Amino acid sequence: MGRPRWLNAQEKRAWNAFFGTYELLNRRLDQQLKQDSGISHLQYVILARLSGAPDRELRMTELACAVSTPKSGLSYQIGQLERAGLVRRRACESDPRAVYAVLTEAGTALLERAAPGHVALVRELLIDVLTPGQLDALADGLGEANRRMLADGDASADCG
Amino acid sequence: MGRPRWLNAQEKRAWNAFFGTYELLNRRLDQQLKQDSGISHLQYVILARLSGAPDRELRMTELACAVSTPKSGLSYQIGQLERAGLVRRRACESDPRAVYAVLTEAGTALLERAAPGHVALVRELLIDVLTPGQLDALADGLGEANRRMLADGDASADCG
DNA sequence: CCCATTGAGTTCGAATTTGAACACCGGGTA
DNA sequence: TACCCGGTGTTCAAATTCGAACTCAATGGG
Repeated sequence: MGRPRWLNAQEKRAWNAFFGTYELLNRRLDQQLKQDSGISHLQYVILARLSGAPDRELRMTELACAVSTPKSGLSYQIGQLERAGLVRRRACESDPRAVYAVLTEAGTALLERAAPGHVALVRELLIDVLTPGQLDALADGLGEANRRMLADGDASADCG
Repeated sequence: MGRPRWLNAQEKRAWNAFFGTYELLNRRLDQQLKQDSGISHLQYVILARLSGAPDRELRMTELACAVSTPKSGLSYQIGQLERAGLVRRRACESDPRAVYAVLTEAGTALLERAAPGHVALVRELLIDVLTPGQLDALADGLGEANRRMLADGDASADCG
């Protein structure tokens, strides 16, 4: 535990690139989605997750974990999506405590309209900029970092 | 411009890992910094940038660009940091429109106290999880994506 | 049976974020 | 000089975010 091991130049470059890219990219995606489809990026991610789930529905906690967001924030966003008619809440028969978020027809339709432009921008700004090797490195390296953070549960208020 | 080119499995893995890692990591860093030093992660980044600048000061617009945040948000945060005595605003003699944010002694001191723990967590959760090759890929690939987004100025409200 | 404990989801209040609108000032141009 | 423009930074209102506190049930000792 001696003196702190500061980041060297390369590590700093990686760190800054990681954060800068996220900030800029997220804002750009947000702007495009709001402009084109009237939803935020987070809302898009929520709809997309639901769309990929069996019966297009997920429990609140699972969904919160899937989108890496605190429960309270998800609750708020599901409220917004519900007001917009894109998602419906459904109580679980077997467990009275559980609530499912269900993608509606309107939600599915909006997602299908929004997806092409969104994916195109994701490609343009990130995916197609990277070499195949860099893509692997992101998937593997960041995937591992992600897993570890999820694993040591204590520290993550959300997820189960 | 035909049908949309959806992301393949590997691309999806990279994309999800990228976003998930950022979300979890940012929250963890925020918690630690608030706990240990009473500042947010964004505030830490601001102080750190100032600390690395000549005379420990930067113009508002430069700083906004450096931390990839909109001008209005930076203005607010500098206000907070000023109230806390960690940063001071200084008018520019030559250009009356310009404002410099200057790191104070107290700001420098707090940064020095906060840095070791912060860097240690950054290492633990991200840097030390990655192989050297993966680090290079992040620095190069994301660095390039970052540069491109900054370059096509129109779309980024901040930065100049 | 009773009550503490745990887990799911919501609600709450305070802080933050955001783009748009605004105020300010110098530089060019008639 | 008078006037409009472009760039800088702040202010504004609305939406969002976050953790903590809360509600409601089921669980499990004692």
